[in-house]
Parts: sequence; structure tokens; C-alpha cells
Amino acid sequence: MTQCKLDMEATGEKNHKYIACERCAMQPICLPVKTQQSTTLSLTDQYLAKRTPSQKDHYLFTQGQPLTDIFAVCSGTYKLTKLSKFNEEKVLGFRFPGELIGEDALHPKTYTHNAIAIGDSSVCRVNVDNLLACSQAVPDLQLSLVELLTRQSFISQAQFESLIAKKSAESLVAAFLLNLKQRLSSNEQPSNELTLSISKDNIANFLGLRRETLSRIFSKFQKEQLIQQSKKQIIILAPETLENMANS
Amino acid sequence: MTQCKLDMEATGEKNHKYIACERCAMQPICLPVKTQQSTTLSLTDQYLAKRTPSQKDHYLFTQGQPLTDIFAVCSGTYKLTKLSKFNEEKVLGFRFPGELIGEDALHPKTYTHNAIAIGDSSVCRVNVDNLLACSQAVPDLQLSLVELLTRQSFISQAQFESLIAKKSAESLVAAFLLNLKQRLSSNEQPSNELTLSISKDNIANFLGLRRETLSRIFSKFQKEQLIQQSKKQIIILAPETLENMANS
DNA sequence: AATTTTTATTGATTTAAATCATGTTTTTGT
DNA sequence: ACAAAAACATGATTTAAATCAATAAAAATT
Repeated sequence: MTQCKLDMEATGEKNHKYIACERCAMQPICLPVKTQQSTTLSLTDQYLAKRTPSQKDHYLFTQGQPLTDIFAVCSGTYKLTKLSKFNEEKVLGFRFPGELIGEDALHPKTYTHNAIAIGDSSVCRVNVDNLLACSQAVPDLQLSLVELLTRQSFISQAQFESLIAKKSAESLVAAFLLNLKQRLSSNEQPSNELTLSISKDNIANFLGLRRETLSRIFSKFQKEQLIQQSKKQIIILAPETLENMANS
Repeated sequence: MTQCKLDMEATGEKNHKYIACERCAMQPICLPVKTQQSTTLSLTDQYLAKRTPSQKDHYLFTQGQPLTDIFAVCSGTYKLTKLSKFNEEKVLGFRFPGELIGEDALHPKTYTHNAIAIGDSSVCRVNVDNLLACSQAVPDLQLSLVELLTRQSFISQAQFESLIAKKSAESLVAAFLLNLKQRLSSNEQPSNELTLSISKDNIANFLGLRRETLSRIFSKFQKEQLIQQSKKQIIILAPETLENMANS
């Protein structure tokens, strides 16, 4: 499996697992260009910066800031947040390796939320101005951009639907766990074991539940042998039961 | 204000108010091409069918059907729905004149929901295959398509955020009313009067509330002089108060 | 290793919205 | 214009989740 050339290089954080470019949502505007004739091989260099590391709590950007780059997560986790009127943080979502950040700012050309690293993480960074300039010259690239945008809006749509479906707290959590499993294990073979890089507070916030409620549900799932948790490690014991709960 | 050439023609339904093309979300891929040199003037004809009428309860498409067209509402209202496991209808949203339908099916090339006319309505219809073929030849068109998609994903994002923010039933309804007002009165000067083309059942379904709860909230708003309703006609008396409720 | 801070759990109580129940108004079709 | 069917409203009761409260366990800091 081919990977970005930086894959094997020392980037200062040795214990990082980087995602393969093949699995990355940015791929439409990165890899295809690379694999074309050598004249265009340097094209990506005009807009792509690879593996920019973020330490814990680093802001990739903040809401209201003008758009400069769109990002793809290489390693770690980011959370997307917004501040409410009285400065309460609302978590809008999480981004895991291979997923995009900031692409929804393309229209108003302004970031509409904050993107914050949870633990040490890293991104590839695509400069939008340069990308658009290049895409004017390379029709294929423009087409790939359309591809990237439509794929992303499909994912957003799915997430929207899963949250709009009025559900019990329990089914929300079941759906969330299965969604995590799916997004985190697409690397290798699907696994029922996952590490929660995110705090329960952040998860509760995202799901619109109280921390106490979330805690009770995790305890209940544990008691009912649906999951098994020790610290940040979670094993999903009964995916089918959770599946049934999720779309109850 | 210029309008589509069919605007003044008799289309069988005389009491229909059609939206001006300038106000339509499809505009990026319709009007610009029309106003270019006469050789490309016929280009839109290759993918655009104007003013296809839908009688009440007509399905524009159903979930699972392969994508053929994307639509823009010309008049009336459509609802987007999905069936749950046990055949319960979930309302995912409404589309009013000037808004797009089906554009989110561009990626998997399959419609993911149903689009159903509420009352007599009409759409402009854009054939996707022909559009993509044309856009290969006309780079400007491709750029406009990107524009259209990014604008739309911005709107979707806003809707997502308004629904994910865990709020009371009351604030949900307040936000919904203001959203309706904004989307329905963009025609002329902003008005506080609006006609509910949608049934309260559909609204309750969309907001994830019970019909009884919605009914109570409307009654409460009326009692508190925030709105005034008679049949399907609603007058928003205190937009600021509703605004405060909406982002409480 | 010890202490502070943050994060998570569990119980008791309250509350907002769902559910159950019934009646009224509006719309639709003949 | 009338009957039937939808759609809407309102009261009484139940319930799921929020809130209040108090510990317990992890993680971070010294």
C-alpha cells in the first residue's frame, strides 16, 4: 500500500499512526494528480502541505476567521466546536484520520466553527487559493474537487439524518458507538475494540446529553454485557443489539 | 426583474406565484450560461426542463431510486421524507421556491429520500448526465457547479447546527418560525406574515416533537402575543422575543 | 510519590415532554 | 350544503432525562 512520502519519516512523534493516503477523503485532489505525468507531479506542491503537527488543544482555526486552508486529519483526533451566546462550548462533531476539516467553509470563505486538536494530532493542509488557481488550469482537478465536495455533503447528510431522527438517549449512544467503530476501524479489518480519544464530557456535549445521563447509559450497557470498558478502552461485545437499539 | 421566459405563460395553474430566477439556488448553472454569447445560449436547453408541475402528493422521486435529475422549486412546497424500519415517515426538511432538491444525491448517484409535493407545486428539472457532459466542455459551468454545491453545503451545515444545539421544544419552534419567515419572505420585502403550506403534523415530525406538544406551544405563543394565527395564516408579532427564545 | 485538578459514577428529586384520552375545528369529497 | 375524514387543541397522567448532590477514579502537576 502506497503512502505519503513522509510516512516513514521521523516527525517528532514516533507513536503516531498515520492514515494511508488511499483512505483519506482528500485523496481526490491529492493522489490522482501525483500519479499523472511528471510535469503535473509538482502541482500538488503548490497547494499541499503535508503533516502539520498539532499539539493537544491547538486551534487549527477559530470561528469567524477567513478561510485559508482545508485540512485532512493524518493522525489523532480533532473536535469541531462553536461558542453559544453565553460562551458555552457546543461540540459539533469529531474528525478522525482520513476525514476533512474546514471544507464547509468554502462558500462563505469564512470558518464557521473552531477546530481543536484532542491530544497530539496532525493534518495535511491544502491552501484554498492555490488549489483553486491550479484547478483553473487543470480541469481534472476541478472535477475531483466536485467529487470531494459531493462525497462530503453525502457524509454530512448521513450525520444530519442520524441526529434528526428523534431518539432516546440510549439509542443515540448506541448509534454513536457504532459510528465510532466504523470510522476508527476502517484502517485495518473492522474491529470491535476502540480507544476513546475523546472525553465523555465531549461526547455528551456532542450528543446533546448530560454527562450524568451518558455515564448511566455506559454503565447500563456494561451491565447488560453490550460493551466492556476499562479506562479509555472500549470493546463492543454485542454490535447487533446496539444496532437494533440505534434504529429503534 | 428578469424571469424565466415561461413566467408569464399559462401553465394551467394561474394562482401560482413563481419565484424569480434571480432568487433561485439553481441560478449558478442556469442564468449565467443564458446571458453568455448566443452559441452557448442553447446550452441550458440540453439539461434544463423548466416548470414541471407537481400536483399534491406527487413524488418527485423516492428513496433508493437512481439519480437522474436535480430540481429547483419554482412554486409551492415539497417535503423531504424517509421511511423508518417500521414504515414510519420521518420528515427531513421542507423546500420552498428557489431552493434545491436532490442535489445531495450527486455522490452516491442515488436519491436517499423521498421528495413529495405539498399542495400543487412545480420545479425546474436539471438532467444530471447532460449537465455533467456540458460542464466538461464549459469550464465556467463546472466552476458554477462547485459554487452551487458549496453554497448548498453551507445551508445544510447551518440547518444541522440549528438542530443539533440541544434546545427546548419552545426554542425549536421559535427558531422554526423565524426560519420559515426568512425563507418565505425573501421574495419581496421581509414580511412578518406567512402562510403555513405545511401541516402541523409535518412540522412536529420534522422538529422531533409530538403534535400535542407543538399545538400547546403554538397556543402558548398566541396567548403570550408572540404570534397570531388564524387557520394557516400566521403573523409574527414579536420577532425579537422569538429570536431570544430561539438561541436560549 | 503525593497532591491538585479534571473526569467519571451513582443516587435522589424535579421537570419538560410524551402518552393517553377526548373534544373541536378545518378540510375534503360527494 | 352535508357528511366523513383529517387536522388541531387541551386536559390528566406517566416517563425519560435534567438537575441537584455527593463521591470516586484518573490524569496532570509538583
